[in-house]
Amino acid sequence: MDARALETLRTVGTQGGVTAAAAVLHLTPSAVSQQVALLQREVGVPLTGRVGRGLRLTPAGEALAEAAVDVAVALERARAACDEFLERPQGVVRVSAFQSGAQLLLPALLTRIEAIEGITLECTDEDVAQDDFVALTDRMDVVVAHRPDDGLGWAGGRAVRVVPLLREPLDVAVPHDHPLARRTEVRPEDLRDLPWIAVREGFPVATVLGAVGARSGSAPRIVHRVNDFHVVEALVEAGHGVSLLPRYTFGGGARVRLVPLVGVRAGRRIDALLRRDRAERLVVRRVLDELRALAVDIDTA
Amino acid sequence: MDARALETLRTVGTQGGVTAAAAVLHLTPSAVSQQVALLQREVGVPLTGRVGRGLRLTPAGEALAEAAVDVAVALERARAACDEFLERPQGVVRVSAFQSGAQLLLPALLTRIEAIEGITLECTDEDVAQDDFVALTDRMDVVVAHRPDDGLGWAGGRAVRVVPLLREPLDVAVPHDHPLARRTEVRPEDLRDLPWIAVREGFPVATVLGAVGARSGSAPRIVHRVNDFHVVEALVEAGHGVSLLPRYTFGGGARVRLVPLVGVRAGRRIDALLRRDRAERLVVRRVLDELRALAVDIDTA
DNA sequence: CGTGACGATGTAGCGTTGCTGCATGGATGC
DNA sequence: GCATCCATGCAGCAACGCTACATCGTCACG
Repeated sequence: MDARALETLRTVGTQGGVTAAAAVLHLTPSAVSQQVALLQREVGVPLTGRVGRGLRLTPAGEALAEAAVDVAVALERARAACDEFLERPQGVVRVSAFQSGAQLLLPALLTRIEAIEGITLECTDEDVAQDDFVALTDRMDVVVAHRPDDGLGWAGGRAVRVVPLLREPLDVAVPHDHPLARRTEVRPEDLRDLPWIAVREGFPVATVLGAVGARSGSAPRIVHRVNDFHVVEALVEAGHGVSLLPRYTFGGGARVRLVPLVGVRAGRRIDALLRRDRAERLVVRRVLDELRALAVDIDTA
Repeated sequence: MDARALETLRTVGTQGGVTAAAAVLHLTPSAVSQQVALLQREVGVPLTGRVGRGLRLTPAGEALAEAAVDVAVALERARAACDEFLERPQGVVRVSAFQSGAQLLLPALLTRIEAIEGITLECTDEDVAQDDFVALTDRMDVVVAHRPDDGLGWAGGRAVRVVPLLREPLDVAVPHDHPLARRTEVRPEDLRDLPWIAVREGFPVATVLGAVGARSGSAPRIVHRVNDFHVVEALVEAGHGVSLLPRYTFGGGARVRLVPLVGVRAGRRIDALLRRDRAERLVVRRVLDELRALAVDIDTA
C-alpha cells in the first residue's frame, strides 16, 4: 500500500476528478488513473465510480481516503520528529490568500518571516468562490480564506484544520460628500433605496448584503457586481453607488468614507485553512504562529 | 519520505544492525544501507552511528523509528478500512510459538481457523532466548511467547502489543516410583538436594527454578540443562532427575507424575506479542480473537 | 601483535517501476 | 449530431532501487 497512491486517491476525492487531481499533483491524468487502478487492484474493492463523464469515490474509496489522511499526518509527524533535532525550522511554505486578505496580512507576515533564517514564503493571491477555498489546501500549505460572520464553517471535514484569525467588520462606504458621510454610524433603515455595488454571487461576504437588506425591509438595489475592493472604492468615490468594505483592509482614500453599520451583524471572519498533514510540518506551524500573532495585532490595534 | 524506508529504519533499530534487518526484510545489506542513507540525506540529521563494527540508531533515528510506527499503523488501518467492505477477512497470518506453546495451542488454533474461509495460517515453532521474542515480531504477525510468572513485561516499548493468553502453573515432575509421586502437593523444602533438570540459561522460565531454590534455602543442584520438555520428560522418567514442567502442556505419560508445587509462585505466563501495525490487520485481529478464546478454554478446563 | 572473520558501505550493472504522450471510448451539451 | 471534455489503455522511455562485488574498519583469536 503506497502512501503516494493514497495521497493521489485523496486528491482525486477532494478535487473531484482525475484531471483536476493531476493538475494539483503535477502529473498527467494518465498517471493518476494508473495509480488509482493499481491501488484498486491491491485492495480488491472498487474505489471509484463513473458519474457522467466524471468520477467519484465509492464509499470504500471515501473510507480509504479518510484513512489516507492519517497516513499523511503520520508521515509529516515523522518528518517533524527529525526536524526537532535540527537547530531551526527550515523549508518553503506556500501561502495563499484572497485579494484583500493578502493586502492586509501578507506584507507584515513576510517581514516577520524574513527575520527568521531558513524559512521561505511563497505567496499567492487566489480569488475563488466561497466553496473553493478548501480545495486550495491541496496546492497550498496555508490558505487564508474569509466567510460571512454569520455563516457556517468550512466543509472540509476531518482533513482540514481551521484556524480563526480575526473578525473584520464591514462598514458602509460612501463618497466623502454623501449625506451619510458625516454620520458616526448608520442603521440598515438608512440604506434603503441606495444603489449598491456588491461582489459576484457565490463569493465570500456576498450574503452579508442580503442580510442587511432583509433587516432594512427591502431588497438592496444592486447596480454593479465587482469583486476587487479597489475597483469598488473607485466606483464609490466616483459616486456610482455605495458598498460594504472591510474596515481594516480599506486603504483610506480621503474621498471615500467608511461609516460603521449598527443594528445588523455585518462582518467577515478571516480564517487560515490547512490540511491536517501540512499542519504537522514544523515550518508551517511556525508561519501559522506568526500569522495568528499578526492577526491579534490587527484586531487589537 | 518513503514509508518503506521508514519501515527499514525501524527494522534496523529493532534487529540491531543492517545485516539482521536485511535478513528480516528479504533484502541485501547493501539495499538496507542505501535506504537508510537516502532517508538520512532527506532529513538532514544523522540517523545511525557506528558502534564497534555494528551500528545503532542515534536519538534522532530513534525518534524517527518511533514515528515510523504510527505510519505503519496508519497504513495498515487504511488497508483494514477497505477490508471492511469485503465480505470476509482473508489473507495469510504468520504465527510463531515456542515449542511447548505450539504444542498446546497451534493444533486447536488451526482447526478453529480452518473453519473460516479465506484465512491461511503459516505456523512456525521458534525456540529463542527470553530477550529475543520481541525481535521475532518483525518476521511474524503473532508471536506466542512465555515468561516467568513473576517476571517483568516485555521490552518492546510502544511498538509491540502484548496480549495475555493464559497463566500455566509449573509442576514438579518426578518418576512414578519416586517418594514424592504419591503426594498431592510438595513444598520447596521437600525438594532440597534433589538432582534438577533445568532449561538453558537465558531461556524462559529458567529463573523460576532459582526462585524455588531461594525459597527452599539452598541453591538447586542442576545436573542437566535441556530445553525440550519431551526430552526432559524422558530423562525424568528414566530417573535422571526431577524437573519443572508446565501443567497443561505435559502429555501425561504414565511413568511421570506432576505434583503441584505450593509455597512458591511457580508458573509461566503465555502472551501473544505482535507489532502494533500488524495488529491493525483484520485477519490478524480475527486470528488473535480465536487464540484468546482458545486460551480461555484451556484455562477454565 | 598480526591474521581472519564479520559487518557496514560504496560502485557498477541491471531489472522493474512509474512516468509521459498519444489514441480510444463514453457521456454531455449546444 | 457534432464538438467537447474526461477517464483510461497502451507503447516507449527514464529513473529508481535492487543485487553482486569490492573495500574499509573493527573485533576476536592465536
